[in-house]
Amino acid sequence: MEDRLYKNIPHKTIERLSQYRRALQIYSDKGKTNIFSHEIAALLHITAVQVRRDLMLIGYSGSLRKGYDINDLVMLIGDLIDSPEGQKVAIFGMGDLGRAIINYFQGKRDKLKIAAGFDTNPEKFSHEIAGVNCYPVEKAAEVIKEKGIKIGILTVPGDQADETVRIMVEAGIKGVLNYTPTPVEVPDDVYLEEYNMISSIEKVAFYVKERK
Amino acid sequence: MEDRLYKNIPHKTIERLSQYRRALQIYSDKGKTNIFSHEIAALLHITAVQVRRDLMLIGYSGSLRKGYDINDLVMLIGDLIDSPEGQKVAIFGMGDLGRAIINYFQGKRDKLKIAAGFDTNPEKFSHEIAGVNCYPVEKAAEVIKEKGIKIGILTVPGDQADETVRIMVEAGIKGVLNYTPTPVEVPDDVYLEEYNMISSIEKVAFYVKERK
DNA sequence: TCCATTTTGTTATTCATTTAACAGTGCAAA
DNA sequence: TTTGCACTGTTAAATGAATAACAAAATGGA
Repeated sequence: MEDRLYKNIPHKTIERLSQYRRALQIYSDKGKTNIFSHEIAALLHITAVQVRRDLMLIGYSGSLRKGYDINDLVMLIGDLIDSPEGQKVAIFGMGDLGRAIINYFQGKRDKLKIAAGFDTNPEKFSHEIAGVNCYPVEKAAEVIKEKGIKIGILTVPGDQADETVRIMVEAGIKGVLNYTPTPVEVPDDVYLEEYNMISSIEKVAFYVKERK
Repeated sequence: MEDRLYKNIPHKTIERLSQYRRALQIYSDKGKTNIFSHEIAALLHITAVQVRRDLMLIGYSGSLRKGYDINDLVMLIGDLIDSPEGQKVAIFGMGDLGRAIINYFQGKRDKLKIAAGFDTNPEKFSHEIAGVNCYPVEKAAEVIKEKGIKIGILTVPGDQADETVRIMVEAGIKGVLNYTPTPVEVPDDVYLEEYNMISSIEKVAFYVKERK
């Protein structure tokens, strides 16, 4: 009961909280200090009720006439989803996708940093992308332990997914985000999220086909 | 009632059907001709019951002792989610992410082809990636209409998302997959799917934090 | 021949998530 | 004042999705 109100928050709400932060950022950049539930909702294509319900679940109250205080809410979401001491991420596979993620992500979050990249191709080792150093995979265990990295993003070609994820797990990675088209296996104590770009494209194609 | 059994298939089932095809492919590559529901399930980290239920919904029956016929099932899933005459896709933004998608995707599906790329940077125009030509965005309307492209993937930098999606819609795109960190707006007759890589990373980070 | 095993197909139940309904509140304008 | 409006916060209902439960069937042995 003490500080674990958070355990009962639905997964979907967790996902949205991260997106609310973006919506807040956008309004903050416009010079706004307050925001209404329906403004957040419109940006993210969901309903205002859902926004209010989510915020209720995390125990935040807005003001009746001015809506939610952007700074307060950003801080509260941070308290909930960020780790206070920060977390480090490694990219496995410094190809196009790995670089894209680094460029999109790096510097966007205080508490979450991409701390290393790994590849098998020696040409990559010399380069540094947005401040991220690329090491040979053989050094993975060493670098990951030294830097205390717990999260790994898998962006190697599909046929190297299994072998690479084995290395990740062995090195002590506790959360894997797999962008490879190949499903992988991890032990029970490792959190796994798989995202398949091909399926997403097919899904869009399906609904376009069904509508016309 | 005639040929629209398909309308009542849950969205989540549609997403999974596309993934079943991958699982089937993997088993087919091993030389197998048949597959059990629990084999599909194990690969995709779901339950066998769910697989059977999904296949029931699309009206496919396996054999009691040998499971499902891989070829038949691939064909049936194709009948359901693919468009018989094929569909074309355009990539807006030929940066790292655009190239990554082309390399992962191109050639993997008979009925779905990436038919053009667009960018603002003239350096990109000369190149061709995995058979995909890159055109200047100014030519978008022309190229898209000429080739009959209906699906667009948005991979430009976040600050160009709004302007680019406007161009896409104007050119006649009916399905948008937005990989940009910026949420966009489309008219009602355009299907929109947004995927935010940053949120996915944060989600993994959150569950890693909560477990330890 | 019959029984145990393994797997499918389907209905019923439970669980999760979204949406609806509405009470409460503060401000502004009349 | 007081009335109307535009919000929030919360409970209740509806929808959607996953899981459980189990009947039915085919095979391979005993």
